[in-house]
Amino acid sequence: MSLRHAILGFLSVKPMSGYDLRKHMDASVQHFWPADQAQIYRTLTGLVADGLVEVQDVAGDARQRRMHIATTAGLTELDCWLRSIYPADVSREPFLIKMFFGSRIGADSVRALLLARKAEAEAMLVTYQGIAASLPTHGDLNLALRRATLLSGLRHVEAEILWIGETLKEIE
Amino acid sequence: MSLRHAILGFLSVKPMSGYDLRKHMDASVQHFWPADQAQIYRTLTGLVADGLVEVQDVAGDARQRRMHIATTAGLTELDCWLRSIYPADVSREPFLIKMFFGSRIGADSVRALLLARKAEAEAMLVTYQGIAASLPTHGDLNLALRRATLLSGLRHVEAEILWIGETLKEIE
DNA sequence: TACTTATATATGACTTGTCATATATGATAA
DNA sequence: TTATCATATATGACAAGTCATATATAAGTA
Repeated sequence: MSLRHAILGFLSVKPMSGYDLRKHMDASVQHFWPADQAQIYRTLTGLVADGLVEVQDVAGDARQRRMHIATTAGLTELDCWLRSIYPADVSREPFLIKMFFGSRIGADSVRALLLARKAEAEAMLVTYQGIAASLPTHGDLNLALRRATLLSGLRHVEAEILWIGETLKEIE
Repeated sequence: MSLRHAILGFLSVKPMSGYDLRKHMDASVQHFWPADQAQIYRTLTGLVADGLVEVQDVAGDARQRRMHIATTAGLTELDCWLRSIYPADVSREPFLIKMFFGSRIGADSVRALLLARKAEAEAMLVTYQGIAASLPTHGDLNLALRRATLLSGLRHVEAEILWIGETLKEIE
């Protein structure tokens, strides 16, 4: 249910259309919350139905933009969710299923899987490092936290690369 | 679609009922592929419909166990999938959404979220370390890979703890 | 005996997300 | 001018997973 809250978060900064939301999410939270266009529009409809968001059709603009504004109820809901503490939800890892049954295909095939994964992780690392380098290292809380979400991806990619190295050594 | 393949993997080891599958998955792959009972049974139905699995109702047994056996087609499909290389699919991280909009609730509330998460991660670390200690460190490929799936969880939990420490320092 | 727990399977209702596709306009380039 | 791309929203069909609940038997315990 967090797409609702992600959207409320973006709308808490400024009113946006569904299209804007998609652009913003792709540019900032895509690596931990990829958003599907259809899903964004349907979620907006739901938020409006629940009174957490209001719509204003932009008059004068020939394009049919529908600006969405978080209501007071929406902001309350957002803050309540932000403060809430839940156990981390497990994520499904098809790759680990492959490892778990990897002995069926033999060490060489497993190595190939691991090397492909390593290449991908290293590419991600470079990407993250590039973004991290372009980000100011000091600033307010908001900046620190946005930087932290990037660092999270970076640390996990590093861990993945480390683990792949270990695993390759183990199955040598 | 990997539950299909996870199930095929388990059935490649030995025939099982849906109930057995649930038990085995809970005991071994739960931390990277939690399996819902209803979903297991429905997936088994699908696998049977596609000729990848056969059912044998256990005669003589008063309980209505339905043993499922991977067919040759099922094993071929499994091995093909095991060898296939896909880009890693992103996982959604509600916690990072909270961090991203964390400035709304202030540094203290964010710290509380991070500390709760840290406690959880540390508990996971202990659990993983306990299991790792009980696992033989040397053995065949199969053993090495099963150990590797555990190590993966461990390394990522370590990375998470490291990142939380960094982030707490940043928002001090 | 009555109660509880483990074994064992199944379905309905629902949520979330995916993929393809449809529509229409404005801006820009060949 | 024509083609293409970006803007902008919407829906249908489907896949995957969740949650509650129903059913029935066997085994062990109070």
